[in-house]
Amino acid sequence: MQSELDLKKIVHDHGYKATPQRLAILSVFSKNHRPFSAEEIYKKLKKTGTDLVTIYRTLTSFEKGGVLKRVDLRKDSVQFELAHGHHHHIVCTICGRVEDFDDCDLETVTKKIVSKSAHFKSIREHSLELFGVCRKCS
Amino acid sequence: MQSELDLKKIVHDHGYKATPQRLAILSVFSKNHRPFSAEEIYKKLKKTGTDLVTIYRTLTSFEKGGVLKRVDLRKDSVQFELAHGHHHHIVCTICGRVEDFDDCDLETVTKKIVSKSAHFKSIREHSLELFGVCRKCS
DNA sequence: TCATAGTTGCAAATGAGTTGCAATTAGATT
DNA sequence: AATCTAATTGCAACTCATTTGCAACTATGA
Repeated sequence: MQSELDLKKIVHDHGYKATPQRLAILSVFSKNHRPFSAEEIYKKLKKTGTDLVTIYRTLTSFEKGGVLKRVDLRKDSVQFELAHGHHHHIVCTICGRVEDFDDCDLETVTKKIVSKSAHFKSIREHSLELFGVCRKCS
Repeated sequence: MQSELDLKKIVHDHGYKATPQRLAILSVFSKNHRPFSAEEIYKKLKKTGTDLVTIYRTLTSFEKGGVLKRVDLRKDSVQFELAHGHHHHIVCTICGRVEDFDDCDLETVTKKIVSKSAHFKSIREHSLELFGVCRKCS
């Protein structure tokens, strides 16, 4: 659980002004360690009156600044989550449940790939998502 | 290079009627083994007069039927490619160049993940894309 | 050849995400 | 603490990928 001061520091450290809207948006992510779409955040922040446009703009600039990262979980809309801490997801293709995992062991694979590649000599990022059916749904 | 008959067979084998539009769409994929968006196919098939809506509908139903699969390469629109033959992509984050690779060695990782998972006991699919900068762009 | 379910094309709708702009405000400066 | 200014917000209007309704068409099986 992050205090409000921590969030303010994060925002400042990335060179943004710490507006109540941004702190509210960031608090959603820090309270729930899972991906959120703009619309989901909008609903969670209804009471604060934060505009959907502000949420879109904040998500985009936080992504550029490295605070958040974009995740593709084959949902209809784009999702974001806190950027710190490398991890991946297992998604239930029926109910949409999302579980995390950390060790993707991709260094070896990546090295092998790069050594064989004609055009790439290094990899900066990767995306890896697993899809299955969870116990409840199977 | 696939003959038209082959394409017709593929379409039939999946339970679809072999319309000229579907054969044309499929031929784009079989002639170029790389991902295409609906719009790209539309442009390639301008001369045939195939409607964009038909392309969207065909892509969607071919995906459901397992002829094509959806790929997320962080482009603005969704892309598809032939489903047969398991492989992944390396994408240049500057020019968008795409290169394939086959051996992802994910079985070991997947097994480990599943053995640790609280909610999942098996994985049906996975998505893995690598992102870097190609020689030309670096 | 005929019947018909599956398919197509057009037009209109949807919906996520973006943009222009005037009003507001966080935070630096005095 | 009052002031200044560039960053930020909210509203309305827009864009653009994708979807849907529907009447006309056609691939295929009988």
